[in-house]
Amino acid sequence: MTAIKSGLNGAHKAAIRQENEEQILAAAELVFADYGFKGATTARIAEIANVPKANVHYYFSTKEALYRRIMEDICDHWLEAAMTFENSSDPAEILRGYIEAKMDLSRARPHGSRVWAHEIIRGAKFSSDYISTTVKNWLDSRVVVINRWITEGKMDKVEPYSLMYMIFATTQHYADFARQIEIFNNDQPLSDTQFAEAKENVVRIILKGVGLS
Amino acid sequence: MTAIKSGLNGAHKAAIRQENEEQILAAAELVFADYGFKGATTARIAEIANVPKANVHYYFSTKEALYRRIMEDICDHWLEAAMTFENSSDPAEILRGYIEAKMDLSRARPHGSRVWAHEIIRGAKFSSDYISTTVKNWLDSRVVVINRWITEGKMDKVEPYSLMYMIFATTQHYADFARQIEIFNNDQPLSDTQFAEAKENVVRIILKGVGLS
DNA sequence: ATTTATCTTGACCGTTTGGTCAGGTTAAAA
DNA sequence: TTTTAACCTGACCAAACGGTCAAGATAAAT
Repeated sequence: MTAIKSGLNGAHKAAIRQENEEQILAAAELVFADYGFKGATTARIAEIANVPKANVHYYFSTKEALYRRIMEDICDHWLEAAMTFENSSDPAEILRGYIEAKMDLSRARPHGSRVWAHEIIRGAKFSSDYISTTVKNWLDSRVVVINRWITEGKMDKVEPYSLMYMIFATTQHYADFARQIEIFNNDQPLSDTQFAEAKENVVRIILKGVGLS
Repeated sequence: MTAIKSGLNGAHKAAIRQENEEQILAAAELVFADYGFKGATTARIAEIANVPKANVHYYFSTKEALYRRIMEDICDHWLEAAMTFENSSDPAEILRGYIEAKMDLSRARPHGSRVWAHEIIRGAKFSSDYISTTVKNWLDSRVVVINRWITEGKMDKVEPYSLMYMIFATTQHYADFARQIEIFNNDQPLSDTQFAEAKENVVRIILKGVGLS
């Protein structure tokens, strides 16, 4: 029956485990995105994952363990987008690629962005170590790159951190504040066309704003 | 004793009421900013306000009533900043004034911005009516103004909503993600000088980005 | 066929939650 | 001085919370 339900056939036990973990993780991401760590409940996660609450605790010992796992997954995806900052020589091309990658991530995985937003708004209690090491190192090295572009006269003299914060804020806004945007858009989620237009506008305004077009 | 504690003398009862309400409201704003509506607890609010929990319920019947009151106060301040969009003829001057007002609001009242962020991230359950009427009307009328500027050739042809979202996102980022910025800034909150520089950078990039400088 | 390891879950536990209330204190009005 | 209306709060309650557990079901290994 489980094989039928899950559509799997071979090593049942392993498949069941994977399926249940995935279902619980997906539900947890959604619930943490809505309510943050403290406001989320394991009962609600179990309900959405369609498993008994005790089963959630069978696969993930505690609510905190589940939350940390979700944060890890989010950081993995974050690093993907971060990579688009590498391996190119044209500043405009690099910045455009990075902004587009972050916009696409907000579109494809909005829940992850919202979990991250909750985490930071509350004071980064679980992730301050990760931010002050991995993320800060990544950011600081990009700041060096931007400063080099400025020195080389390739772009305007702007404070690199301010620029990066603007990119973070604007791209993540399309995930975190999607509901507000939807209301402004006559209670309709942005269509693919509208989103593509928004993405192009964001890229154009920022590139021109720093003298890269 | 209450008169001594509050430093008031005349109509004690009224003064006591005002003092306690203010203390509870300030505590509630902070706790809602940290945890959102669901994650916040009345016990924690009482603790920070330095009153017994029962006293919180004496002044504000329910947690929801207290939350709605906080949201109202935030919207009032929001409208203040919104007003800077009026009464001027120079687009650059208007946009600069609005961005600076929003940046200053993020600096002066970061908790309010964070409460608002929680509210929207969760899906605007309490405020969708307010957004779809008051806020949307305000936004749509500014969009008309921006489109007129474009028609008159005063600025680049940009999608006005994308521009406004960029301003919302970037300015509020300095309140909502203050903790992340602090970590990037070597665990130091932005100094007044740093914040002023950030504000000027935001203004400069956006104005130039839309062809207003 | 039997054992073993994993998966499943209703029932339960101690704690925390939002909210209530009776009985008290205080200050203004009569 | 007495009365009255507002303020104060420890103690309490039912519900919801994160987490546990024993007992059963299932599937792989022997």
